[in-house]
Amino acid sequence: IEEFRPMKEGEVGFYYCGPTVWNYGHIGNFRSAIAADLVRRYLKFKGFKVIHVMNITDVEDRIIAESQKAGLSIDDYTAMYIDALWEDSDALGLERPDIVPRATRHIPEMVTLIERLIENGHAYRSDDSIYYRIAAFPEYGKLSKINFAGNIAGASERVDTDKYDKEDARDFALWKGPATETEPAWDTSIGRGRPGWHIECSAMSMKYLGETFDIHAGGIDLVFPHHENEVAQSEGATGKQFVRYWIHFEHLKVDGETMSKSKGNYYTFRDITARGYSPAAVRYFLLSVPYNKQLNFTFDALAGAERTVASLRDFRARLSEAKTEPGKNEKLSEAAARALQEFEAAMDDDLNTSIALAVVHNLSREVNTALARKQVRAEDQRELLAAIDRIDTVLNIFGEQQREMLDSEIQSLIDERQEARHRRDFSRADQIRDELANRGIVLEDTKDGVRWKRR
RNA sequence: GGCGGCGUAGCCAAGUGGUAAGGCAGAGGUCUGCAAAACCUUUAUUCAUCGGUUCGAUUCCGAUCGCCGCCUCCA
Repeated sequence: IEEFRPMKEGEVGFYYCGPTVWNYGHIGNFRSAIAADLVRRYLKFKGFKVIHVMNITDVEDRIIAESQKAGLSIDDYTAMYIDALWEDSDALGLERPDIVPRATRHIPEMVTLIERLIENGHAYRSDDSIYYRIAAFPEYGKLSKINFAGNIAGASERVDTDKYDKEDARDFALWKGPATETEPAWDTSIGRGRPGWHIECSAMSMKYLGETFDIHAGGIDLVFPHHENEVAQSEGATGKQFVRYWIHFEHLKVDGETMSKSKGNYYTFRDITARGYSPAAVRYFLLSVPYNKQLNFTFDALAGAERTVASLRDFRARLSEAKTEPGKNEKLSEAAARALQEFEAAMDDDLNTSIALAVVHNLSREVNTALARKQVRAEDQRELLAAIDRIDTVLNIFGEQQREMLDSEIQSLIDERQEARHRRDFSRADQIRDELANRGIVLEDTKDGVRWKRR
């Protein structure tokens, strides 16, 4: 990112390989989604206009299998998980992509691309299916740096070469002829069938961003074969460079191990929130390690993130609600400017969110101290809030400050407690505090009165 | 077998050829009717192990052990 120069001045085409909607998104999916959101937000922070495209893969083996099991059409089946995806994304504070193409809505584009590949010799037909001819693309392997000479010996035993009639074991399907009557299929000029996974992304990314575009992102596991194949397809068809910058997001581990259903450490985002953890804590946790490092998920760490987020939000609320005298304290406005500058330096260094968050914490501590000592003046308050909110356009961890109205019964209890405190009737005051705690309202006494929050 | 990543305090972890960010948890203190919150102080003579290069390595090189990923339509 630091040397990043877009093709068009000030404008960035950004494609993120989105989810396959066959189930609820798991925390690993959302780590990538948050990383993609971070890229997009930071580019905007830097003043670029970003066109963010995220595809949805809504036809694929698992979807076909699961939807048939459920007795639903693939459209009805995927609709449930697409709705869930947006709910989860919104809860995690992700900005919606500008364009969200679905594979099933772009069959003609894929067919056109496949026809181009057939015409120029990069693809061939075998039975009802169409395959990419890797032998016709000598640069194959350049993205994933896979050396096929040394590789094939060990891996070939796992490649089922007999199943399909392919020229080369590495060749992959662009178009799959229907295997069964019940399988979803489209009638097209290249025959009846459905698209391969890789061609979806090539066709949709080029449709919306052009034959060459700036940034293509996705999970680390997609480097090979998915992205390698996209390069082969797109460059094979156009003869032009496909993508200028690739960004790959590292995976998440759970308790030091790969997350998998069989290990019993597989968690969807919904599993986590069902256990009472807030989406904000999940977001904070997933941002706490840079995208290019593996991140180890534990419930201990998430509980820590929960407290951290709460304290940062309290901090911002305290700062914004503080009653300040007019004037300015040079040290604090310097702190605001320095924090912004350090934040930008950290993010420029390959989006190092660990350091970016440390910057936020350091600012928080410094300002908290000043607040406790009543050293914050009105102008500082304004500048500090502006700096925090500017940083938060990227991190989005402070949350909207919503001044929620309490219902009148709870409000009158709070008032009654204040009266009791004035009468020095502390047993009554504590009784009310416990009563409110039972209803999920935590009180915090301040010099000026009382503050409350949910939990 | 090929390619790649990682092993840093109780936990999550950043980082650098020149002497260890940040968060959570813990300890002591200030404040407070008590709390809560906040603030202050404190917590790794040490960065998996063993060698090597260097004036100096956690940081570079090699080996070993352990963990993880890709090479199979898994983010």
